[in-house]
Amino acid sequence: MTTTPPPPPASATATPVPAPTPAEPRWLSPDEQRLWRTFLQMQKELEAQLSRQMQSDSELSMADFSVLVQLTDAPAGQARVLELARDLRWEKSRLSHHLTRMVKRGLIERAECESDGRGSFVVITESGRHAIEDAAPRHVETVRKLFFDPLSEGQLIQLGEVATRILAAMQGCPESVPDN
Amino acid sequence: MTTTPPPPPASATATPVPAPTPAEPRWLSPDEQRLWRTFLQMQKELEAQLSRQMQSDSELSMADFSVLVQLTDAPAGQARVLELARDLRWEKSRLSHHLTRMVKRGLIERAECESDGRGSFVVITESGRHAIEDAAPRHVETVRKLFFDPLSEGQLIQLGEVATRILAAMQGCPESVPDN
DNA sequence: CGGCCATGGATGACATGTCAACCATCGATG
DNA sequence: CATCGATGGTTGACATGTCATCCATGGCCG
Repeated sequence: MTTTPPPPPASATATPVPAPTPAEPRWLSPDEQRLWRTFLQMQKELEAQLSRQMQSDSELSMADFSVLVQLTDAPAGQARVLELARDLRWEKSRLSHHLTRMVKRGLIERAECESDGRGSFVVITESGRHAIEDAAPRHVETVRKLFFDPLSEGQLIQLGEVATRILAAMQGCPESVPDN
Repeated sequence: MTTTPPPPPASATATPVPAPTPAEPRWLSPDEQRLWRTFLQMQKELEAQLSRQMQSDSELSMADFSVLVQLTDAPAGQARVLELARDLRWEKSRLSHHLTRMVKRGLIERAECESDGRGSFVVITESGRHAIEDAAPRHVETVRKLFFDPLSEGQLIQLGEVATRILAAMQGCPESVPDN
């Protein structure tokens, strides 16, 4: 469960007058609860499966993968750190830590930026290229099997609309995007 | 990006004959990519917003919250550890670690199980009850604002169907549920 | 030039998860 | 009763994220 009234509002000696709290919360109906729980489970499961597959087939985490994708997309296989952070919508510190680990594993290297003494570039290595080129095909295959194949054309379209609306609802929420 | 062909299959000196690899991977079309990326972003964003809200409004993580919900749902506010693990679909070790932290914060307590010398119960404390009763209303409100409100009745129904299908597609995949 | 704040980035401390042992008890079996 | 495998649970090492802080350089302004 995730959104039930804990117990009935704690032996809530029912104050009929709307309390100082924004009135009685709009609890979820049983149907809504089922839907919400299913949705959450789907999210978790999907993420888990994708990571597991990527990790066991290619020794990469989804995080590694998405960094490498950004780099292969970028000219010369290199990019500025903050540029990566923006594209990935990661916090800069998370990225920095992650890059450190990826360097240790030989997937990328850091390079100085001459035009700006503070900054640094991240460059994909040969080994990194190998890794992602090996991982990508199986990853798409998994994405198809678990996401695209089970859904009809219409459902996919609707789902796009749904995702867009939810994203829109979150715009302007506190840091809908990390500061950096 | 997440599923582009890295670069064009690495100067793939196009072997016309299906290679030992399961033929040419079924790369995503640009439309499919957009959809997939939007979907992923929505997932991440939604999770992030929910956690942030819960954490800043109530000093609880989503994980804490879901443990507490299980406990308030259970008779006498207590449950066996593995029972929790099953319901939450968490690995037992993750749960164990998490419980330890929650005990430290006074949200729950452990209790021995007389009927089975190995096992132990987890019991919600008064403080834990307070915490969740305080958190729940604002959490539902957020879930409504970000998820239910922006979607039409029809979209919700479709989304339920979609989630169900995707879940079905994952059944039988390697450990679609942790062992324990 | 000298001071100052904004930027780009790294770091350390800490919360959270995963994986692989480990350990005690249970229950069946000889 | 002694043994042995399965069960329930904890632990430690390690990967990953978050937050706050620090630090050097860059740009600006007097």
